[in-house]
Amino acid sequence: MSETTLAPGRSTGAGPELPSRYDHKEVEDPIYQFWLAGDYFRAPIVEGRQPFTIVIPPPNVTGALHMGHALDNTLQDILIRWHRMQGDPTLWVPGTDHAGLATQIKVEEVLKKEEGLTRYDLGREKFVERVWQWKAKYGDTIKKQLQKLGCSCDWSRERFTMDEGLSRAVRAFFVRLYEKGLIYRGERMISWCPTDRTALSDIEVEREEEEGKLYYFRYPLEDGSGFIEVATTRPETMLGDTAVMVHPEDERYKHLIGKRVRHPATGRLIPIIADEAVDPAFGTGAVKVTPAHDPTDFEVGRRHNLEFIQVIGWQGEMTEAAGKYAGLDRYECRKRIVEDMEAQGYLVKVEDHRLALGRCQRCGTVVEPLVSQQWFVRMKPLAEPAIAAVRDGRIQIVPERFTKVYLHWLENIQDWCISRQIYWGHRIPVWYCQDCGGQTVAMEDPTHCQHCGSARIEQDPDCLDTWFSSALWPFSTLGWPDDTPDFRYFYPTTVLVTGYDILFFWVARMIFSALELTGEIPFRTVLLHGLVRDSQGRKMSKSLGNGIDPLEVIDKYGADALRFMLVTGNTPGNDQRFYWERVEAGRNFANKLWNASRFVLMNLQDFDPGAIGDFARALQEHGAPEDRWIVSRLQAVAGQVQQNLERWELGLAATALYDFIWDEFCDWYIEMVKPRLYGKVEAGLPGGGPEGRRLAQHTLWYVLDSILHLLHPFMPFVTEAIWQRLPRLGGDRSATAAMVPDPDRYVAWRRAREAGAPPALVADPWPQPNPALRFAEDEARVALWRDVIKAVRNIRAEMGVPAGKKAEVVLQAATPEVAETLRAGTVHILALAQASAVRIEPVSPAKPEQAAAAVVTGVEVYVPLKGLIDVEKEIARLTKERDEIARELERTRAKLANPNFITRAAPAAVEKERAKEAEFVQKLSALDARLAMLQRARQ
RNA sequence: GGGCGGUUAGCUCAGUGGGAGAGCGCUUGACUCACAUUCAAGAGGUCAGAGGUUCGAAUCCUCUACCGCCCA
Repeated sequence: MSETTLAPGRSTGAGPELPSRYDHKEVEDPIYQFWLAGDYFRAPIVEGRQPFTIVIPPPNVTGALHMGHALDNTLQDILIRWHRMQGDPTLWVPGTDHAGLATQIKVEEVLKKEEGLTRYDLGREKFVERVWQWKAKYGDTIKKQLQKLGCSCDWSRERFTMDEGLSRAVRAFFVRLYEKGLIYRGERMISWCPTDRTALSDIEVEREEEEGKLYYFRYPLEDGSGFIEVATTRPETMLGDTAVMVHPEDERYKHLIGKRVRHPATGRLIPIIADEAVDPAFGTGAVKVTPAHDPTDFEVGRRHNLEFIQVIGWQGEMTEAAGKYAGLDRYECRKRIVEDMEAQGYLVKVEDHRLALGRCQRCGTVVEPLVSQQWFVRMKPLAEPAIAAVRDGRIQIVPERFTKVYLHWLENIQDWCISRQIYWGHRIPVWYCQDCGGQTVAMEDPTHCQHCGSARIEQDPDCLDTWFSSALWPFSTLGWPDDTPDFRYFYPTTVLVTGYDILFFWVARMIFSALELTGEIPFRTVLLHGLVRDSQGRKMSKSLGNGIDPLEVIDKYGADALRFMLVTGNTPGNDQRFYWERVEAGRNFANKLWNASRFVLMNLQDFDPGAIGDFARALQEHGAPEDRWIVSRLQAVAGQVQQNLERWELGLAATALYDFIWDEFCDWYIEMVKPRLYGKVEAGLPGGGPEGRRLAQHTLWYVLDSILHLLHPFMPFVTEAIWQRLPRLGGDRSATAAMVPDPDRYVAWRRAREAGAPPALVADPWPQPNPALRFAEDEARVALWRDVIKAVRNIRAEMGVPAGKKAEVVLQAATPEVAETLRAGTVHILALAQASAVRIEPVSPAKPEQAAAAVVTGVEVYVPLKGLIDVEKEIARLTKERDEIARELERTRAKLANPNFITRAAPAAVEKERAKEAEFVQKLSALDARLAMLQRARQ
C-alpha cells in the first residue's frame, strides 16, 4: 500500500489527501484483516441478554461459491452487522457441508479424467482420502471467498459436517430414532441412479415431462382364443412381466379375468388379474405388470402375490433374468425387443406420448425404480410436531406464502430413504452379526454383537444421506449432543436465511430434527430468498456456461458494489437477475459516498467536534434551516431503515439509504452548505458567521457519521474505510456513539474497548432516530427552496440560457411568511439557480418585463430574459403547465364535491385534498394571468 | 390435475387503499473549486384484460389471458 494508505486503525485529523476515485482493491483486503485483528466478529456470551444467532447454510465443499451463495451470505451479513451494531450479542456460525454424493461425483470426475480410475478401482479407503484432500482445498477456498465478500462470521466457531463433534450428533440422531423405532430397514421400491449406483430419496429425483412413445403389444391368450392388447412406455420391462392387469369393472375384459396369457417375449404363462390400480382410459385399458420395476406394479405384485423378477440391474444393464437380452443397456434392450416383437407380429402400433421421467438431481440420469434393502426414517410421527410449530406461529416463514408449501409437503410426507451406496459421508452406524444375524446400533463403535456377544460383526457398508447430517446443523454446530455453553446460550437460533429451493431438503428436516432432538424449534424465522438468474432470466448453470463468478465481480467492482447490487431490489422469496450495469451502479454509489466524504473531510480540517456542546440546542440557536432539514430527514431515513430491516425488507432499506445519500445529502445539502464553509455568509444571516460555520461542520460530521453507520451493513468496506478517517470526540467516540444514551449496552462496542481493539465502525453503536432532531418547519422551508431552484433551472434550460451565464430571479411571494422563507434561502438560490440577483416582492399585477415564468406553491417565479423570450414558445410552455394543473384541480374538486368523500373519508385525507385545492387554485390563477398578459403582448 | 408467483416507462424491477417511482438506456446542456464512476434539464406509462367492493383501486375480491415455478 502506498503512503496515501487507507489502512484503518487511526483517526485522520488532517490526514493525507484521498484519491478522487474510490479504489476497492486498496481498501477491502486490509479492512478485512483489520477486523480479524480486532476480533470484532467473535460472539460474546452475555448472560441476561438475548443473543442474535445465525448459522450459515453451509456451502457444499463441491467447489467454489456461486452467485446464489453471494446473495445468501450478503443478506445474512447485513442482518448480522445490523444486530452487532445494535448492541446484541451476535453470533454468525460459518462452516461447510461434506455434501456426500455431490462431492463424491466431483472427485470421481477428476479421478476419471486424470487417472482413468473409478472409485471402485481405488477402493473405499483410498478414495475417501482423496475426498478429504479435495475438501481441504475447497473448504479453504470457500472461507476465503466469504471473507472477500465481507462476511463477518465468527471464524473461531467454524464447523464442518464431518467434524468429530458433528459426527457424534449424527450418531446420536440415528441411535435415538432407531431406539424409538423410527428408523427401520426394509425391502422397498426406491429410486436408483444407475450412473451413481446409489439409492436416492424421493426429492432427489427431478420429474420432467419428455417426449416418448407408447407401445401397444399383443399378448396371446393361453387357450388360443385370441389376444389381449397392452400398452406400455417401457418395453424393456416386459421381460419382468408376471401378470396382465385390467380394471375389475371394465366390461371389455371381465370375461378374461383369471385366464392366462403366454408372454410373447419370455414364453412364461402369466395370469390376467383385476385391480383398481389400472386406469381403464389409458391405452387399451389393459396393462402389463412388472412388480420389480414399477412402483404401482410393486404394490399390485404384493397384493396379488406375484413373482418379482428383476431384469434391470444396478448399472442400468439387463440381468441374467432377461435371457438373451442379458448384458444389454436398458435402452438398447428396448430397441431390440421392439424389433423382435414387431418381427414376430406382436407389435400392434407405436404412438407419440408425453411421459413424466424422473432424473437424478445430481447427474441427470433417468432413475430406475428398483426393489432393494435400504434404511428409512418413519416420517409421520416426526412430521406432526414440525407441522404444529409452523402452524401455531412458533416458526415464521418469510414470505408467508411458503408456509402453505411447507405444510402441504409435510402433510403428505413419505418415509425418507436415508441409506446411500456411496463412500463419502457418515457410515451407517449399524453392525450386523454374522452368527445370529442381529443388528447392533450404538453411540460407540461396538466390538461384539449386543444380542449373542459374537465378535463376528460387520458394519453396514453404506453412508447416510447428506441431509441427515445437515438436518442437525443449527444445534450440532453449537455443541449438541453435549450441553455446551454455546448451545445453552445461542440456541434456538434467531433466523435462517436460505433459498426457497431447499425448503424441503433442508429447512423442513432441520425443523423436525430439532423438535425431536432438542425439544425446541431450531430458529424463529425462516427468511427465504429466490435464485439469482442471468440477464435473460435463465438459471445460472455450468452446462449453459452462463454462470458469473462472484470473485470476478468483486475483483472488477468491489464487494460493496456486488453486495449492493444483490440487496437492492431484492424482495423476499423472489428471483432476481444479474446485471453488470447494476453492479456498476453499486460501484458508482460507493464512489459517490467516497467523494462526498472527501469533501466533508477536507472541510473538517479545522474542526473540533467538542466545541458545539448540545447539538440539538445549537441547531435551534445558530443553525441554518438546511442544517435542521438534513438532520431531520436523517432521522426519518434512519427510521425507515430500521423499520424495513425489521420487516425483512432489506432491499427497501438499502434503496431508502441510496436515495437519501445521493439525492438529499450529496446533491442538496452539500451544495447548500458550501457558501458557509467558504465563509461567504455573514454573521447576521441564518447559519452565518464563524458560529454558523462551526455548526455546518458539526452537521456534516454528524450526518456523515450516521450515514456510514446506517450503510455499513450493506457496504461494510467503504464505510469502514471512510469512518476510520472521521474525527472523533474525546474518549474516542463517534458522533453516533456520543449520542446513544447508554453505549455500554452495546456489547461489541464495549468488548472491543475492553480488549483494547481500536475503534471500528463494525462495532460502533447503531443510530437511534431522535425525535428531538425532527424539524418539520425546516423540511417545508427547504422543500420550497428546492421547488424555486428547480423552477428557475427549468426555465433556464428551456429558454436556452448558457450554463455559465447568470440571470436575475424575481420571486413574488403569496404571503409574508413565504417571503421570509425565500429571503432565508437567497444565498442558495443565488448559487444553485445561477442567479445574478434575487428580488423578493409581494404578488402584484406588475410583473417583470420580458420574463419567463413558472409557479410553485405560494411563489411566482420570474426570470427576466431580455431578448431571449420567444413569446410563442413561452405561451406553449405555460399552456402545457396550465393544462396539467387544471386537470389536477378538476380531479381534486370532483372529490371535494362528493358528499360521500367528505363524510366517509378520513378527516386527514379531506384536509389534504383541501390544501391541494388551494394550491392548485393559486397556481392556476397565476398561470392564467401570465398567459393573458402574454396573449396581449402578442397582439 | 392441484398450488404459488409474475404481468407497472424502451430494458430490469420497487411500490398494497388517497396527487404513478428507481436504476440503466434515450434526448439536450455543462470537465462549475468532493465526484464526468459526475452535475443540470427533459422525453417516455389506458399500472395485462373484464367485472366487483369502496367516497376513492396499480394496490382488496372474482374471472380471463399469457409467462414462470413447485407438487402430484
